[in-house]
Amino acid sequence: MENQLQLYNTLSRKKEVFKPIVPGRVGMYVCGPTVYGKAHLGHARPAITFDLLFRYLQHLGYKVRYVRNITDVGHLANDADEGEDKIAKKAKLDELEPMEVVQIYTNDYHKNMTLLNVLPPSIEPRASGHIIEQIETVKKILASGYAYESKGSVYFDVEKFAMENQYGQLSGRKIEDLISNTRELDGQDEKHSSLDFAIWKKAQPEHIMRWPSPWSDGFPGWHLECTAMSARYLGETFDIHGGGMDLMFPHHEAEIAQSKAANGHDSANYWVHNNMITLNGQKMGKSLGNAISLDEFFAGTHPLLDQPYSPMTIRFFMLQAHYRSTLDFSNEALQAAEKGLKRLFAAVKTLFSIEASAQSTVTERVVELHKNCFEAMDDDLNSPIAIAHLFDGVKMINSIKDGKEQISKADLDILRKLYYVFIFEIFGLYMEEKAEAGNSETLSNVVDLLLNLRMEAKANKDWATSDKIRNELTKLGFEIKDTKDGFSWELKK
RNA sequence: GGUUCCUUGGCCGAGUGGCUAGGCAACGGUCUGCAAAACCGUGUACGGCGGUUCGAAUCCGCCAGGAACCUCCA
Repeated sequence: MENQLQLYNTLSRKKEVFKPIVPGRVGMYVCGPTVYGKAHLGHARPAITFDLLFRYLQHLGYKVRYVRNITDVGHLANDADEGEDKIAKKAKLDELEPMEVVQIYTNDYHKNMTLLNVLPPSIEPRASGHIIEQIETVKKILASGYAYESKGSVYFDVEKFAMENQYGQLSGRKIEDLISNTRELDGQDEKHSSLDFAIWKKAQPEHIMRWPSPWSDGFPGWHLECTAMSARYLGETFDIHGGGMDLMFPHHEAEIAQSKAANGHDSANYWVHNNMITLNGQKMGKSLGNAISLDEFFAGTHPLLDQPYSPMTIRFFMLQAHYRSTLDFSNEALQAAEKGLKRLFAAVKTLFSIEASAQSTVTERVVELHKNCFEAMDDDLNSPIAIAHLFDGVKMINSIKDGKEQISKADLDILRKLYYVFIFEIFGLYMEEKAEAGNSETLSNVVDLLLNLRMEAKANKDWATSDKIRNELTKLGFEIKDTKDGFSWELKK
């Protein structure tokens, strides 16, 4: 299959033409959420970024197996802590079973991803469901000599690995710098070096999540699940590995080293990383306490939000920035996205209602537009550029509607297909229907009644009454529009 | 402290050497009884100081400010 798609590969730090291992097929693994809290805006970034890539690859004709995991075990709160992991901690606080916590937040994540129109991955494996695979991976790493057992835990020997292999390529780190820069942490006597990381961790007596293993009752190290599960579902070497930039080091670096140690060769060919969402210039993260949950965005309940923002506003907001740039949250920016999207959708509706002419005055522009949109996407998924081109097209569409330009049937078909494919299939946007006047037919009838009275007042040129009805309704949150043969209205709040 | 990266018009956000993205806001116009909405039109910005070049937002250096990672994080 021929394509011109270029992706920025963090490994090489440049854009590379994408070539899959097996022609026509793509294996993609993306680090999913750790389900110990509500899904927030930060979670939406990689989900939407890789949803865009998933959709675009499929559009190019690839059969894609997209694996995105759920981390429900093993992430230590601190690599050298008392052995209690985040999920267990939360479970005790809430007096819930750990798996109950996992289920609650997994459901929350799924619900929000569905609202954002993020397609479900092909496989969504859970770490807790792949303990056996992880134990087998630990065994393979021990056999290769790059890990050692210490007091029931198993650690990856980073320095030994680095002597014989490349380590730190992804994050641009040098082993010497790492050695000289690591902080001294408590409780590292089990490890030979502070750089070493656990691939199996012995559970303390109070630790709830634990599994038997040849070394101890415990749980897998926090980087291991991705190595084990990607190999299981995509093979030991696969095409694309994605995730947030904050995972580059140490998570992905550890994955690369583990996979090489376990399997003898590199895991992923293309490492793709999305950048962060920032709030007042600072990363939005649960641990920083500045994360706004997606529920809060949709309901507008967070103190920092001026209004609710719909899932499509948020999706469009993210698509208007390149995935490798930080994207700063602000009410102003979100509102700009909301209005822009509304305008784009209005043009799509127009596009499907305009009539074709015998002549076309826009043939060249249609051809250009088509080319430009795909070139933008091929250039490392440059969705903001593609959107800019689509907005250029909006002007053209409106000019056709106004009769300033003409379009032939053939051109119209191309244009309709282009917008349909880009907006709905590749960008994954959908038109959100406003809930009709709070779902009340009665209220709807009352508003119609008032506006019909206003029509009568207008017919009598009783502007005072006419304006009073309109102004009062506007105050109540209705947007009144006069049309050629009457009126239309919608509830804005 | 180390590593990496960023600084674009009122706001957001593309753009890697010449061809002045786009959105929102603002302003002007069309439409309207007046509005609203919609549509059309207008904006020569690139942190500071040097350097390279015929030519730099774009390359190099220095300075200033900011961020991410180095600990769990999307």
